[in-house]
Amino acid sequence: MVRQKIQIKKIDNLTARQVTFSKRRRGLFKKAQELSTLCDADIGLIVFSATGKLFEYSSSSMMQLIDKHKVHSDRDMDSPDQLQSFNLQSEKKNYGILSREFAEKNRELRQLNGEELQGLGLEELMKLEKIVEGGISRVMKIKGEKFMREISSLKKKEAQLQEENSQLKKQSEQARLNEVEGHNAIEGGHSADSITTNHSLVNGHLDYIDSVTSLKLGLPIPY
Amino acid sequence: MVRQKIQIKKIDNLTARQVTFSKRRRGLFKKAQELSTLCDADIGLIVFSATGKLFEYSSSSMMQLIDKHKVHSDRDMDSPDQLQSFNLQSEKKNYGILSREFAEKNRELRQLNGEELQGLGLEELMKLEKIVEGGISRVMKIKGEKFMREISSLKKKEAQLQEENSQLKKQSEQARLNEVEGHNAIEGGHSADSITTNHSLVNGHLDYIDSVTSLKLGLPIPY
DNA sequence: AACTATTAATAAAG
DNA sequence: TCTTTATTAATAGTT
Repeated sequence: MVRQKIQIKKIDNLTARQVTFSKRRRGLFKKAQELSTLCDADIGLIVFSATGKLFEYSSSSMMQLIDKHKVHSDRDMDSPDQLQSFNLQSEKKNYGILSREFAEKNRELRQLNGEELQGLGLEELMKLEKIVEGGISRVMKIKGEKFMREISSLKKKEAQLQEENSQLKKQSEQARLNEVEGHNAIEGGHSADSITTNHSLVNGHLDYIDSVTSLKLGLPIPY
Repeated sequence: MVRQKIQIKKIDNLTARQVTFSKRRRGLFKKAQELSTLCDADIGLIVFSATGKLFEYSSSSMMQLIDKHKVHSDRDMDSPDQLQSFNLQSEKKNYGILSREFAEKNRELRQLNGEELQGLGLEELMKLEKIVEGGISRVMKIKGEKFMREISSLKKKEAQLQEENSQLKKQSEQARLNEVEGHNAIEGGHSADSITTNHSLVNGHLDYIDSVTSLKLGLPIPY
């Protein structure tokens, strides 16, 4: 990965291999430690050199880690043993129950630590907050109320705007209708000599309104 | 190690931590595999995520590797395991391990809930307080973010409605003006005898619009 | 999940 | 094994 890119295959030269082993081993251990720290992971790393020398790293205790690993890998490795396994069955059942309880507690604990909260709704967060906050609740409650007030005020405003909006639409419609009505009404009480000319005028006007209506009002603004 | 150098300490943001975990885990496994290939080493890598999920890599067989590891580390502790009750033993051991983990988590949980604090020293109480404070702040932050998102979404909706609204108002105005224009234009190319009557008609129409406008639209909604 | 600017790792050499 | 250096690889932040 440097002066010259290398192939990932066994290094022929013994010295070069030893040097690389030493360098990369250090690098690997460092990366393992970083991952463990950065992401709160429990990591165990066992390295046997070609000569059989053991190098190991573990973020906690290698023994615990190996036990934990065994527990996990034993889960699916189901052995339908015959007679002797009555106790084993019950042990496994116990284990299953405890395992579920454990997972649940772990989740609770992490949530109390403020993690894994993304999936929760507002309701659940509020409840959780109550549990955690204890005596400090008043300040937060007031803050929450402020938020709620703002939200409800915004919602009210929204409703008002929507109302106004529909009023405007209705009124536009009204205006158009009234104009037709108006023209007809006045024409009705008018001198006959202007009827034909007025009629053509009215039609022209309506055509104009209609085009505007369809162009500008006909398109509902999406929300 | 990139866009910005990071500190090797637990990543606060859960999402970022999960992403980093996934990326670095892949990197670590790749490096382990490379070292194994390049230098003919026998490598086992066990990674438990913070949520308890197991990831593992081993260049040969994890079981063999762990056994080999045990041989190396068990220099002192001699275990003459009996064949017969191996599975049961191991199950009981598993149960015991999990049981201890469970008890520990449960205690943590209760302590975070403010229980079982009597036995703790000043130091431990301070530490616990810090943890709880951190948890509260994270819960609050996420709650706040949810609120803010809701508020900004409402504000956006409001802006849209207001835009639509002003469009409607403008258009009302337009319609009125166009009507006057329209009349005049056609009147201009018209016979003179109909001018006065048409004028009164236009005025009547405008009066109607104006009254509606001031009554229903003229009142600004306060906010 | 893909991109990319930047840092980290490291092959080769001394 | 350490140091240096040139280069590739890994990845943090962003989209």
